[in-house]
Amino acid sequence: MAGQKKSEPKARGGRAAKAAPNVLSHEDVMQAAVRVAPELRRRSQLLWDDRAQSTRGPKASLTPDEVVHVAMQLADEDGLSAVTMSAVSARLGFTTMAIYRYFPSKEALLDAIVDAGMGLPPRAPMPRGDWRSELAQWARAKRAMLCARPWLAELPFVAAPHGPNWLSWLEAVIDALSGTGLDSADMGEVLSILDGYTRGASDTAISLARARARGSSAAQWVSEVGADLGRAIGDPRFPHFAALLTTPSTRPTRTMDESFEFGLARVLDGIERYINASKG
Amino acid sequence: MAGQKKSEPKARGGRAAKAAPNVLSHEDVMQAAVRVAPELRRRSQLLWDDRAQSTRGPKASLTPDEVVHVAMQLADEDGLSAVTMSAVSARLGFTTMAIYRYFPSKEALLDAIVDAGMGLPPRAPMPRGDWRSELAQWARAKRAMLCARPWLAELPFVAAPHGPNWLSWLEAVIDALSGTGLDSADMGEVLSILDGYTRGASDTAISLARARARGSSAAQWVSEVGADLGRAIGDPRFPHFAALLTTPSTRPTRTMDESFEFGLARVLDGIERYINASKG
DNA sequence: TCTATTAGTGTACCGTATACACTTTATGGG
DNA sequence: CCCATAAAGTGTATACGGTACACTAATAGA
Repeated sequence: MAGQKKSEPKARGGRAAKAAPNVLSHEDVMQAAVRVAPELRRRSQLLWDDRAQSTRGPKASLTPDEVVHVAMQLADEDGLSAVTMSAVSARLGFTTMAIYRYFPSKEALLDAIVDAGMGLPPRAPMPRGDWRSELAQWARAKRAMLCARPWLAELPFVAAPHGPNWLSWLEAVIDALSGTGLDSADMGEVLSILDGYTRGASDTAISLARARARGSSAAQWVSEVGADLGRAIGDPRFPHFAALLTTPSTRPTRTMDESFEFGLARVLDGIERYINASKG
Repeated sequence: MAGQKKSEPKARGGRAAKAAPNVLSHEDVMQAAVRVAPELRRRSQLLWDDRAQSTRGPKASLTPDEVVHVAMQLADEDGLSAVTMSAVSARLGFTTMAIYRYFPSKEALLDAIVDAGMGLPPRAPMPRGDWRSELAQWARAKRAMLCARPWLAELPFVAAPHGPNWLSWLEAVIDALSGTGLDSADMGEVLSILDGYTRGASDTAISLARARARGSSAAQWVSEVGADLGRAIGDPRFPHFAALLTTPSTRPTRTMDESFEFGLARVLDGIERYINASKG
């Protein structure tokens, strides 16, 4: 019925479309990173440099950090859509255009609050643990961070300019892996697996957190999401999924956090197997 | 309006925030699904019902599907931001407000193009394969679908109303798992692991696809992303990551697709181990 | 002191979503 | 058969968001 329809020009309605073949590698990106690194240190960029230039003119009444702080506050309270230039400026007691003395555009401000919102990853434990428990800690922390600031997940991650905090999260993973004897490319792969799983599998919890931040009760969120899934019941297109919904589980219920933990253990199992195999 | 405010951590240097404890389970959602299912079949909803009601008044010159089609076209061409009510209507040759005869709000239209844009998952192979290869196929297909329509990843996934296509992708996973003897709750977990990994780990490729759709060359994208990462080099805060960037790998380069494949194998390894263990 | 430079303001403009009243068109009940 | 009803598409208006631009005012270096 709805959803798919008669054949139409584009790849819609039918089977999933094919993506363009992908010959790029992450290594290409890394090489680019190395290539441009020297030039970067010269170039100024909001996320990285505290620009303190000529002291001519009136003194600034604000700092970029104060602006970022208020913008994050608004996002925490009412979601990303509450972050408007006028809302930020109003809360600071200035006119809308004043913000533009600190950030050239809203986009630049959003870039800044993304990095600030991520914060720093938890410090590595002393004494250092094994790689597995350190990665697990990292994943839990990242998930907790995303749930605490669900608006972070509303923004494209890779596309955004990456600030120091963002890099710190990456650094922490590589740090934890540095004793494993993995090849550098393999470390990158593990990073991508772990980060991918963590972000992807936190989706439900993030959605709940977002609803909560908007003032809905958890019960309300549950029934909304449940309502979508309930359509499967009795629909001949979704026999297995409907059965999944209606078949009671034989084991004790897992909370969402426990579900994440369960999946994390599977993912780490897979990584562990590879690490052991590449040692042998 | 203003939700609950907690003490705000420092913008820059703070540790990651703690999330609220999470006692909800996916099972709660499922129970809600079962609970509301009977009522749903009565209630009308855009994504699910073709509403063909009273035939009074002038004949409609469009169908919802045509609107969705054009909106998707715009998104494919220039990204989600190109989907405005006036752009859609202009391309159809009508005034802006005409669209509102078909969709009560832009949000409803976006919900519809999300489901339409996902399309259907590839049909299960005949004869059926083993669960592992079927899950791998599924993950590849989902990734390809996301790369073909990178704007899909710009929208919150779980939060959106789930249409029939969305459910079909879920159904396919559960179908592939139905021979494994997994408990129903465990199937849900595996689904979440696989889907989480797939979406999360496709991020880089999606970002590239998005840049490509906007007209940037791959080389340009590479140097942009590389520029962010290059900041790590020479910065004392990121010793391991910088080393990762500058240390050449000892093994042949993996393309992004191969990287995804590598991670997928690890994730499936972890799942396999669990399946084997729960059989024994 | 004069002047270049910069912080913040006020205003104006454009683009976007959408409410509402209006005109037109088809149809089914009298 | 006709007209009341309901729905389709239009036109206009409003509210809001981002931001360009010109202006005022403050400050420090020449």
